[in-house]
Amino acid sequence: MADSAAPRNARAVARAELTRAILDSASTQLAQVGPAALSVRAVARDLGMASSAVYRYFPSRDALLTALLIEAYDDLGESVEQADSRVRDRADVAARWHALCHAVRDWARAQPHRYALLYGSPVPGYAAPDDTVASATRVTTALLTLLSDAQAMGRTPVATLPLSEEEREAVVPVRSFTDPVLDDAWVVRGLAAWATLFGNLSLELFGHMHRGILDYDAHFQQLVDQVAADLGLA
Amino acid sequence: MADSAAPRNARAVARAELTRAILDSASTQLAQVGPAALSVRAVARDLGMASSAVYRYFPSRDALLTALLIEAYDDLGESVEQADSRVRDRADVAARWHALCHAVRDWARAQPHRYALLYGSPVPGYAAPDDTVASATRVTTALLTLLSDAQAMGRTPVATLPLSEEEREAVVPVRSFTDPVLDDAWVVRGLAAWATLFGNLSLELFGHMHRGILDYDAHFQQLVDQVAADLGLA
DNA sequence: TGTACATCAGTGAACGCGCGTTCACTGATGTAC
DNA sequence: TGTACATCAGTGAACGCGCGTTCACTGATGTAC
Repeated sequence: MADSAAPRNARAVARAELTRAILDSASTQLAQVGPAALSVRAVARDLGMASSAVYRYFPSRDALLTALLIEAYDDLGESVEQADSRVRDRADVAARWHALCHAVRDWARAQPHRYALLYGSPVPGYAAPDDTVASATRVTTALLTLLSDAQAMGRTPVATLPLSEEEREAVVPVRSFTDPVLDDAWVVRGLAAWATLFGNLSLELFGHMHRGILDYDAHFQQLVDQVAADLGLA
Repeated sequence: MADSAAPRNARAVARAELTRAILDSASTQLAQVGPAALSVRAVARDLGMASSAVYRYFPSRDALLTALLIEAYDDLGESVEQADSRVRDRADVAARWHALCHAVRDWARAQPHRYALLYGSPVPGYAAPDDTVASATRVTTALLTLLSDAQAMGRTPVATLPLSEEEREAVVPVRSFTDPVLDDAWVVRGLAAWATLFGNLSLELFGHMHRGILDYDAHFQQLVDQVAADLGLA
C-alpha cells in the first residue's frame, strides 16, 4: 500500500497482484469460517499455490489477519469520510450525521463478516498490534469532527446532565481530541450517540432483532433521526 | 436441568455431576480459545476421560455449544431479574433501571467471554436452535416490563420524535409484547436505550474505548444516568 | 548488448500437532421376578 | 434377599481430515559490469 514509490518491475507488479489476491481470498474465507478459523493453507489452496508460498507474502497467519483488519478499518473509514464529504453544505450538520450513520450501516450490511471482525468479539489468542490504531480511529475522528463543527456553529445537545467529577476526568482524551475542545454536553451526547449507533448495528447484524423488529431500515432511520434530535443537529 | 423429577439414582447423580463438569470445563475453554475453537477432545482431556465418553452426554460439539449458550443466557437473565426484583420500591423505576443496567454490565465484565458468546460475533457455521429463544428473551423482557411499568405510572420519555409510518409497522412485535401495549415514544426510546446499553458494553469489552476513555465505571454511570433522563425515569 | 552473479518466488516434503465422530467392547449399576 | 437380564457409562483404537511453519531446493527475474 505505502510503497507506491517502489520500482514497477515485472516482479513488483506480480508481487502486488498476488498480495491482493491473497487478501481477497482471505477475506472471502473470513466470511465463511470466521477469523479464528482463517487458514493459510486454505488460502493457498484457493489460489492454486503451495501453502509455503504464502509465507513469501505474509510472515505468519497473524500478520495476514492484521492486514485484513487494517484494510477493513481503512475501507470503512474511507466510506464514512467520503459520505461526509459528499454533503455540499458543510453547515448542514444534520445531513452529515445522516450520511455518516448510513455509510457505516451500508458498509456493515454489505460485508457483515468484516464488520464482525472489527466490532464483534475479539479473536482469541490474537492481539491487534499498534499498526491498526491509525486506521481504526478514522471513523471516530469523522464523528468527533462533525460534533466539533456543530458546536462551532452554536448548536447544543438537548437536556444533557452535568458531568460527574469522575466522568469529566474519564473523558479527557475524547474531549481534547478536537480543536477547539468539545464542551461537556457534546462529549457525553457524542459518546452516547456512538454507543447507540454501533449498538444498534451489532444487535441488528448479530441477530438480536430477529422477529422483534420487522423492518430494520425503517428502525435505523428512526433511530438516527432521534439521536440527531438529541444531539441538537436537526 | 428440567429433569428434577428424575430418580436420584447413583447413576443419575453421577450423570448430573459429570454433565455439570463438562459444561464448566467447556466454559473455561471458551474463555481461552473462543467458541469457534471449542473442542470436545480438549474438554475430555481436561476431565481425564476418553473423548468418546463426552458423547454419552452431548450428541455433538454443536449441542454442547447450544447448552453453553442457553446456560449463559439464563445466567444473565437471572442476574438481571434478581437485580430488578431486589429494588423494594417497585415504583422507583429509576432505581430499577440502574439495577438492571449495572446487573448486565457486572455480569458481562465478570465473564467477558460469555458476553461475547451471546452478544459478539455469531459463531460461523453454527445456527442457534429455537431452544435458545426463551432464555435469550429474559433480559429484553425485564427491560420492556420496566418500561411498561413506568408508562403505567404516567412517566413519559423526553422530546421523542413522532414515528414514521414504516417504523410504526416495524416495531409492532415490540409494542405488543407488554400488556398494556407501549406507546410510540416508549418503544422508540426503549429500543434506543437497549442499543445504547449494549453498544456501550460491546465497545467497552471489545476494546474500542482503550485509551479513549480512562474510567469505564464513571462513564457507564454517566451514560446510564443520561439514558434514564431521556426515558423520563429520573 | 552480453555475461556473471545475486535476489527472489514458488515447490513439495516433512515435522508435530490438532480435530469430530464411530464402533465394538468391558464392566458396573439398576430392575423385575 | 437373591438371581438373571437389561441398561448404561466409559474405553481405546481407528477413520479421515485439518492445521502452521520450516527447509533444502529449482528456476526465473533483476542488476552490475
